[in-house]
Amino acid sequence: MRTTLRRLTAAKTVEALGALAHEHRLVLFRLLVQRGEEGLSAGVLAERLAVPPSSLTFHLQQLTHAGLIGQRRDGRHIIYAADYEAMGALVGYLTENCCGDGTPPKGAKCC
Amino acid sequence: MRTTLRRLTAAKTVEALGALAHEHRLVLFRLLVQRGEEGLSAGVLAERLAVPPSSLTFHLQQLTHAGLIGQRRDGRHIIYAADYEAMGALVGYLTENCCGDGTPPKGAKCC
DNA sequence: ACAACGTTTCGACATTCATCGAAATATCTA
DNA sequence: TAGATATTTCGATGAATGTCGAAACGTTGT
Repeated sequence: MRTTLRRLTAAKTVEALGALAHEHRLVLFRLLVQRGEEGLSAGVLAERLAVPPSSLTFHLQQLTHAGLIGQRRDGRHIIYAADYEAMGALVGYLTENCCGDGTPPKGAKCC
Repeated sequence: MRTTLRRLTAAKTVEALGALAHEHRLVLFRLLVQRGEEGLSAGVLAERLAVPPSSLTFHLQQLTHAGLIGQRRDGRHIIYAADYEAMGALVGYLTENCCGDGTPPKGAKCC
């Protein structure tokens, strides 16, 4: 039973794009994606990115608010993990709306 | 013979994501994508978005600088058109790097 | 209960981004 | 060449974003 995989609104898409549109956050998200469900703690992420804890929190919040990552507590650690479904929805929006699906003359497609 | 379709750097990806991460610009890009090679003039785009010409130029520049759109002159009009290849490269980056290609435990993929 | 640890919140500050009128530039037409 | 049209550049302004130290908060172990 899949959790609702509904289409993204334009506003939500802008939010997700903006969340990924930052050097630190793109790295952050890629780390979490390759890590999988297990996730990584805030501390480990801060160390990998070499940014102070408060800065990291700021970026994690952007990604969280955009729905691209989730968090859970494990003792005194807080573990973040990528939300694959949200990322799928974003890519879906881009391929459907921004890659020439409708009536692109000459059948030009980019992906 | 395809023009070089090389992989995007992280920096270029951030730039492209940032270019699309705005309400007006996402609409702009979608309009151009569905229009195809023919493109649309700045004037028409400004009218569709209902923004003053100088504001439109600002947004078109962001997209241009990110390489997502191209421009050509036609008389006193300047025509903008989507760069499908650039968009393809962006989506390619996202699917390859941000959707769990490497060693995602449990084979979790988002797209 | 206390101290140590991991993380977030708060507050201040600097930087970047977005908006838009007015002036400048380029092209067409008469 | 003058006037109209299409677009960009410039400059000023306000809003949003990013950075980070210090303090607060929750959890664990003693």
